[in-house]
Amino acid sequence: MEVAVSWSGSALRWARLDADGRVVDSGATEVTDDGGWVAVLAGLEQQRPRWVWADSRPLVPHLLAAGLRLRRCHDLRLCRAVLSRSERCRWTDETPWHTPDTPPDDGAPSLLDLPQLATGPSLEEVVAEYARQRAVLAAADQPGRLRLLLAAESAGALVAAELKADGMPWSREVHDAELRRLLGAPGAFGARPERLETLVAEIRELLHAPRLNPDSQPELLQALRAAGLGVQSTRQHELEQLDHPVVGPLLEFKKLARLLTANGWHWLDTWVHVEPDVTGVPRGRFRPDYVVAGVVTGRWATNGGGALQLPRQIRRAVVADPGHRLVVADASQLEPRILAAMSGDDAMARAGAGADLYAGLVADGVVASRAEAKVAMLGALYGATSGESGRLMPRLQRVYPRAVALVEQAARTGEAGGRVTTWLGRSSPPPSEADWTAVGGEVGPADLDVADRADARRRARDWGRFTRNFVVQGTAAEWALCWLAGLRTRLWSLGGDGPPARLAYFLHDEVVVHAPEPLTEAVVAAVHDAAAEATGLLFGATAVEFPLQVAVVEHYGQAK
DNA sequence: TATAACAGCGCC
DNA sequence: AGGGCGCTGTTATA
Repeated sequence: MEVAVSWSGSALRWARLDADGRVVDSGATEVTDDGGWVAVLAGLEQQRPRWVWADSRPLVPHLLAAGLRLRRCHDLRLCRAVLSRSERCRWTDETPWHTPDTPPDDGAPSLLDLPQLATGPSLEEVVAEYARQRAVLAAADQPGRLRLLLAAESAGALVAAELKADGMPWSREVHDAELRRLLGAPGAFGARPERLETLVAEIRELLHAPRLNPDSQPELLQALRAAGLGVQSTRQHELEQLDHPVVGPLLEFKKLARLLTANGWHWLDTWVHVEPDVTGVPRGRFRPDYVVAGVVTGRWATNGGGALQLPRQIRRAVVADPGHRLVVADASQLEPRILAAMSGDDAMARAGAGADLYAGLVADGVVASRAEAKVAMLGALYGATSGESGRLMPRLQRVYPRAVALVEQAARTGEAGGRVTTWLGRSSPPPSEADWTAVGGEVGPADLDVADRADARRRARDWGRFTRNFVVQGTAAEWALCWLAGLRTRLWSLGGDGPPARLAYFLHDEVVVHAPEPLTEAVVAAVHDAAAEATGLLFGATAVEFPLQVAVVEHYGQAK
């Protein structure tokens, strides 16, 4: 059963739909401070419906603030984005469906500061859009896969809101101590921290550049050249090649300067807030905004705080609450395994039997070492053409012909200006008009001069690398999303009277659950069960294994 | 003064 | 070396 919902200002309307998507009955309620409207939704939730609404983002945070979690939904905005771009179905409707991007509101919403829900599409429009999406689905190629993708995407919308509401446990004390250990005491008003000051003085001395600001790339490049070093850039990689006493302090400076600007005290003050928990005890929480399908491939993005780039240096500041543990789980070598399953490459599936697929490649005699195996595999996924990785490709192709053929085909499609589609049905965007008229398919129109034609070929190859990676990265994102959704459902039914286990973090192929200590064992089991379920949902009875690396820790720094 | 582009580097 | 990102400070441009 579905319940369609719409909102406008302080009015919230709902309608129950029958199996054909027709309205059975409907009602309305006022969005008021007393939470009565939440009780209405809670009452309907008893029937375990699939909620259908235009956009989860304006509504779900308010429900979470009121303590109401809903089991499942159909997020029309996310689902339309998939359907309207998928090559597995034919989306012809021209009806504009504008759900303006809602600006992320600062801080956790509460019932008290509930102003009005920004006006969305009317209930009639919601019902009509749902009907359109159902019709397109019914006529789609492989509708089961697309349905799964839409369900996973919608579950993701709920998870994203819950991740923000629950937050990531964060110790300001540990973070500050770590910053002081690495950077020294913070500088007063604009000055650099102790250790950075020392390093700047050393660098200036060694380069005979008393006024050098090493944060300035042009200044630094000039100073290095003036000191007789023939560098083209100030990149870490290039600096490492140099034989000069300034290299050591300079690399340390760059590393620490990066830590200071990206995740220093300013970051801590901006993104980690201390708030009382349900029992009134103050707890630090990091609450990034997750953006479902924020990346073209279907991966998530985040807004603010750089949540998907938490450097290892500071992960020890992610500390479980007293009486809790972090269950950290990541899918080992997810993308190569996804490729093996998609392509039905039995040899590669066998190589992946066991925890380490790269060791399997070595055992198959493809390469001599694990390091080479990794380079070869990533080269196949990313489209390396030269260097060590390019050299290893023929060997990979000989042993795993089907897997390599799949990515090669995706690359050729992209090079020719075509689009590719993931396992569940997310299609890559067409190349931009501007790029492609210049490329014109293969070598470019005859009226292009030699330089333009070379440029066109280069762009075609670039796009081929994108489509090559798209099918694998995108399908891996689908597996991860199904895993996440299944885990969410399992955590739901866990535990008894005590505090619940909550998802705390999601990073492409990794999840962190913040769990009360007595529940950790059950959470570990749930994580494994959900992974097995995801594999079955996508690939049925595949021979490819998707092992997890799971750690139960007190702080994130202890994982991996 | 505000914004865009670039270089560089963190994560997967 | 090769795919996908976000964020920062600096520099260039409007």
